[in-house]
Amino acid sequence: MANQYERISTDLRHQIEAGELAPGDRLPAETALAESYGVSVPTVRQGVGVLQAEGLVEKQHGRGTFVRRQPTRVTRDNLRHQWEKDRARETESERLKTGATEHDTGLTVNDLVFVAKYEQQPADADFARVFGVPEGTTLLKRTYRTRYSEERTPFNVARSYLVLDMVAGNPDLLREDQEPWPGGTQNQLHTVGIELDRIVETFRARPPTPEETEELGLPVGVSVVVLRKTSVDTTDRVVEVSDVVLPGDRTEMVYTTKLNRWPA
Amino acid sequence: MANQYERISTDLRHQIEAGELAPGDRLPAETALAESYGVSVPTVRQGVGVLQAEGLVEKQHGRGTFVRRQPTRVTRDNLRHQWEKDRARETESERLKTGATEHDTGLTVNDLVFVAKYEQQPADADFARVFGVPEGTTLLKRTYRTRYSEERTPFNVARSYLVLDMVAGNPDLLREDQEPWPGGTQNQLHTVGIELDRIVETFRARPPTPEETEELGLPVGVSVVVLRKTSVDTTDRVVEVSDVVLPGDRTEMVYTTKLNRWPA
DNA sequence: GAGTGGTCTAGACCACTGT
DNA sequence: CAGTGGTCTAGACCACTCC
Repeated sequence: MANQYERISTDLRHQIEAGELAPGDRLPAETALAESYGVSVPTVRQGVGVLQAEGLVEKQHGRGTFVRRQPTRVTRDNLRHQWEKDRARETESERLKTGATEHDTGLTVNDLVFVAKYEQQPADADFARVFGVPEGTTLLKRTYRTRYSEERTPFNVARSYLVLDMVAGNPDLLREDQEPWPGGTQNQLHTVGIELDRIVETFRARPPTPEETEELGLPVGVSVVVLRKTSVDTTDRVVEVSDVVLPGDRTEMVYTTKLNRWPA
Repeated sequence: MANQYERISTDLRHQIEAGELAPGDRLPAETALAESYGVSVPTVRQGVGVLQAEGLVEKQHGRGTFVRRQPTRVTRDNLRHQWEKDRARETESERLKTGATEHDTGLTVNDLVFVAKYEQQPADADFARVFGVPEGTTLLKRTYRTRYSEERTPFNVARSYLVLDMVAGNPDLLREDQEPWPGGTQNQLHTVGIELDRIVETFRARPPTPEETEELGLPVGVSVVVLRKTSVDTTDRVVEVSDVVLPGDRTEMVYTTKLNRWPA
């Protein structure tokens, strides 16, 4: 270990992994660390910065540097798509009997504090291609900002797009004060006669933009998972596109692929 | 914008987004930037560090700081699981006719340079639980290090685990010089009479450990996607567990969920 | 050898937190 | 108020790349 700052980061990392520094504990002040390691304060800061990028510690201005607790993680799985579809045709009272309804986040409504915003916008080239409609077709854009009710930091930002003409048959779908819609998107689509055939989810992880860091209250070093969910109906028409930004360290995805049997 | 370093990072970010600094371009030297912005070199370094964490630039020691090109991205989708299953019972010559075979990475064999290592190890508590076998049961551990043949940096590290007794019926499966096995894991399992019912994939994004940064040659700021693939056979028995570490910025995942039709 | 980024020093002053 | 981390300076020397 030639570098001073690596010596410091590996030493502190070992202390954290060994439990000598437990989650929630405060690290010694940077001046104290500088003295005990015999280096300057900027060098200590560089070493601690490595741990911060690894998500092991979190700095709080004026308070100190703390060992991070594992954030509450939320599981998002694809079996809920079928679950939601099975319930989409039931009445509201029936749904309440069988369990909480869901949203695009995969969370139950009771856990959520969220704000919906409805807008209309013309389809750009990208959306026109995805939906298979002419450019400029009016889209209904619904933006959901979601918080996990027991925590301060927002959980995600989701932007859902529908072709306005497709859903205009039910005026309730155009009113944001109807949110949270009890039954999810598939139930909403059922009210205008749309049945889904499949859902395609595409996603990747990347570093957050400055706006996303701000919006999601992300700690330094964690990536966001950006997910585009495309819903296709039984006539092979794309009926909904939903872009979701999730904090990478708090989201666990589970996808089950059921395979056909071999012929006997 | 109170801070000098934010002034620098936002200014350079705008130049990159506007295309004034194109991918592959070298930024001015840190001393030159310090002079033109009227700040000290460490302050410039702090500002450029922000862009580095965002994945916009890459520093190369002794060469300069460059605007990053979008890395070649590899798509991993779940439809290939059915595709692989359909071919698992065909002969090798039939498979060669219908197209290249695949591996756990979702890449075709021809694109890959990879190294396999076979080991045997007793199941720890975690694996014993997942496989539903007694602790200490001998597992076959296969480690694959994969490079995308046209690039320097390794693409992923995959560790696949099988219960040794389950696959010992075909001695070829225990020999690492048989790799790359032309037909994938499902074909290997077919040779010992195993048919898969479903595949469950669980994953999340997190900052890389120092070892992973080293092993995958990751640029600063990008997360890894860690994926656990569990294969379940037609008797509801877990037959393979595969842990894959992927660079978050180079991997795109696509999952299609097919939904059952509503009864008429 | 010239030019680049990487490490490090020894301070200064500011901004935020808690008492 | 004292203590903490955040920003910034003006250098020094080293390690790497390329000519």
